[in-house]
Amino acid sequence: MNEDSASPRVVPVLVPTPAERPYSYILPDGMTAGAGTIVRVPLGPREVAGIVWDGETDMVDPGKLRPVSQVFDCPPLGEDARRFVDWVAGWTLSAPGMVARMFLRAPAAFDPEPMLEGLRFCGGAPDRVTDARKRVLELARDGMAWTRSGLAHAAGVSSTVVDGLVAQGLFEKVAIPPRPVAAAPDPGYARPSLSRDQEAAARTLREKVGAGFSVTLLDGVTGSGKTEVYLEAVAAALEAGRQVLVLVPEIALTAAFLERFQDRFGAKPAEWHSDLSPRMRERVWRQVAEGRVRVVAGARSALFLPFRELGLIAVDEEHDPAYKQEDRVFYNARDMAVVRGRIGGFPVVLASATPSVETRVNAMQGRYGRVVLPARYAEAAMPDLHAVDMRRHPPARGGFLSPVLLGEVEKTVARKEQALLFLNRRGYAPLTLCRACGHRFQCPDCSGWLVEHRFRGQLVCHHCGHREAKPEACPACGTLDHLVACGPGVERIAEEVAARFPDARVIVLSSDLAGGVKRLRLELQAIADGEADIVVGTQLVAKGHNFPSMTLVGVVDADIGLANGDPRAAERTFQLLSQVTGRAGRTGRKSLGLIQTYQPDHPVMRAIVSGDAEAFYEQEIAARERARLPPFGRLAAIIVSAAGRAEAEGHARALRRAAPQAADILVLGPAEAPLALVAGRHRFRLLVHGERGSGLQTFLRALLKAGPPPRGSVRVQVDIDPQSFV
DNA sequence: AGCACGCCGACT
DNA sequence: GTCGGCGTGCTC
Repeated sequence: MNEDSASPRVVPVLVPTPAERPYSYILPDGMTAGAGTIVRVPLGPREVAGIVWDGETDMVDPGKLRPVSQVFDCPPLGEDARRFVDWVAGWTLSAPGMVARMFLRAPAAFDPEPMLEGLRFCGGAPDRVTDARKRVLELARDGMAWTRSGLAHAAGVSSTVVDGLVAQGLFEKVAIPPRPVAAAPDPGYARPSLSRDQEAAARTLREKVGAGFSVTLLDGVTGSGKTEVYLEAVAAALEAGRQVLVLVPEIALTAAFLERFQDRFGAKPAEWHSDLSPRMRERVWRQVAEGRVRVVAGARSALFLPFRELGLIAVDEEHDPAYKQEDRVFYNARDMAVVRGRIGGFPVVLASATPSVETRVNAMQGRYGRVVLPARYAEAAMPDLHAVDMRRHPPARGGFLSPVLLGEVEKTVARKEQALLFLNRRGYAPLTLCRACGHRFQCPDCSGWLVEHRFRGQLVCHHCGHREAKPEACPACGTLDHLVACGPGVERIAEEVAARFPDARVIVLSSDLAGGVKRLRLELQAIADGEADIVVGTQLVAKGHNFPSMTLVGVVDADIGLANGDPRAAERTFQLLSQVTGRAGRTGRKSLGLIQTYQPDHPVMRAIVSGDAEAFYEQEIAARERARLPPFGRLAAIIVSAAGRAEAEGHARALRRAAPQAADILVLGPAEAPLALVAGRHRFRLLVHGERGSGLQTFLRALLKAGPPPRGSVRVQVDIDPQSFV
C-alpha cells in the first residue's frame, strides 16, 4: 500500500440505496478491505452491509465521512461479479447499489458458519460396560469426530449414554466444520446412455466448456432428452473444476430435475429459491462463496449468488416468462445469464423446446450456436393433436367442456389412464355479477374483477391480493341469491368433471393450493404415482413434469392468451400449448391432445395441431422484423405510477415533452397501462421504440434527466425489453 | 430502499 | 391534551 499514512484511507462502498455512485467511507487504521470485500457501514441512522467497490472515491465533504464499522470474515465478491453489477445497473438503468443488494440477500451468511461441536474418542475404558455403551464405543473407536446426537443416533442409544461417557473423559471436544448443504456431485457417477443425436449434441456442448464465452441454443421437443444432454456440459465443467449454475423458471416445482441430476451425479445440487428457509439460505450463500457448493439449481435470483469459479450457466426453458423480474430492478435472467457468461468468459446454454423468438433469431444470425435434438428420446411418442372447434361442438349449458373432450376423458379414465385438463385461470370464476342489477364485483384498489374462489368462499383480487367474503346479497341492490359466476376457472372445471365422473379421483392444482410448495410437490408426486384419474390445473402443471400414465391432455380454453393486442400473445400461447400437450404420452403409450378453441384456423392452433413449429416461427419472425420489434428493434417502457390518476398522467406527459430528439428512437404514449390501477396506484406508460443499435439507455437517461423529478407520490420505473408491450 | 422528521385527525 | 397517518428529504 503506497498511500500517505498521514491522511485517512478512504474507500468507495456500494450501499443499498438508489444513489448513482458508491459512497465514501474511512477505513480505520489496521483494517484492510480490498475491492469486493463485504463490510458493515453506518448509513444514516442504521448500519447496513455494503461492498467495497473499485474506481475513484468521490470527493465528499470530509466532515461527512464515517468509518467502516466492520470487515466481514467472508470471501470477497470477485472482479467478475463486480463488473456484472455495473453492467446490469447500466443496462436496466438501476442504481448500482440496488443491484449489489441482490448479491447481499443473506445477511447472516457474511459471518462464517459456526463450527459444530464434535466428540472424538481418545482412549480409555468406562467404569461399567453396558450394551449401549459398547455400541457407542464400537462406532467411536475409529477415531473419527462425531456430533453428540449423531453418535447417539448411529449407535441407536439415547444421547444421555454419550453424555455419560463424555463425563468420564473418554472423549475430547473437537470442532467439526459445518455440514455441506449438498454432497459433491461426481461427474463420473453414472455415464448416461445417449441416443446418437443426444451424443452428438452433448459432444458439441462439452467442447464449449473451457473454450471461453459462447451461447448455445439447445433446441429439442419435449421429451427429446435436453436435460440429459446439458448435464454432460455440466459434467465437463465440474471436471474442469468450475462451479455450475442451472437456472430453472420455477425451482419449487422441479423436484423431477433434482432427481435426474442425482441419478447422473450421485448427489443433488444445492437449491436456491424464495421458498428456502432463512437458515438454508445463509448456508447455501456462504458455501457458494466458499466454493464448497459446486452446482446450484435455482430461480432467477441465483444469478446473484457469489460464485467464485463459475464456469457454466444452463438456462432451462429459456423462453419462460418467469425469468423476467418486474419489481425493483427489472431484468430478464436469461439475458443477464448471457452477460454473466460474457464477463466470466464461459459458455451459456439456453435450452427449450419452444425457444423465444429472440433466441431463435440470435441463433439464426449466428450470434448464438444452435444444437437441435430432432426426436423424442427412446420410446416416448408425440401425442396425436387435434383442435376442437367449439362452434361446432359446444359444451352443454352451464358447462365448458365439449362433448368431444368429455368423451375422450371417459375413455381415458375407463382405460385406467390419466387425463389432464389445462386451464390457465385460478379460482372458480373470473367475474361475478348480480343478475338483478348487473353489479360487477371489482377490486377496490385495482382495475380488475374479483375472482371467486368457491372453496374458500371468497372473492379475491389476483393483482394485489385483496380478498373479501362472498356475500349472499348484492351489495348494490340488496337482492338475495342473484349473484352468478361468469366464466370458468380450474375449480369450476373440476366441479364440472366431478359431476360428470363421480367415481373419478380428481386433483386440482394451481399456485394457490393450500399448504405451499411442499404440498405441491406431494400432489405432483401423487399424480406421477397414478393416484389421480383426472388432473385439472393451471400452467403450473405444464412445466417439466413427467406423468407416466397421462395419455390425454385437454386444453379447456386455448384462446385465453390471444385476446389482448400484445404482439407476443401468439408466441406465448404457442409455447404454453406446446408445453402442456407435451405432458401426454411421455412413456410411449398412444396419447391424445385436444385443444378447445373458437378459432381453429388461427396460426397458433394450426402450428400446434400440425406440429409445424418452423412455419410458425418463420411467420412470427417476419412479423417482428416488419414492425422492427425485438430483436430487430429495441423497446423500453417507462412506467409512471402515482396515487392519483391525474398526477400519474401529468407526469408521464411531462416526461414525453422532455424527450430529446433522436433520429432512430420514437417515444409513444403515454397510455394508461394495461392494468391501469394496481394496489391503489394509477399507472401510465410511455413506450420507447428504437432501432437495433440505437443508444436506448443513453436516450432514456437523457430523457429522465430532462424531465421533471418525480415528486409527491409519483414513481418512475424503467423496464428495458418489457415482456408485454401493448 | 429505509428511516426520521414533521404536521393534521380520533382517542388512551 | 397525545398517538399515528404518510408526505418530504437525506443517507458518505
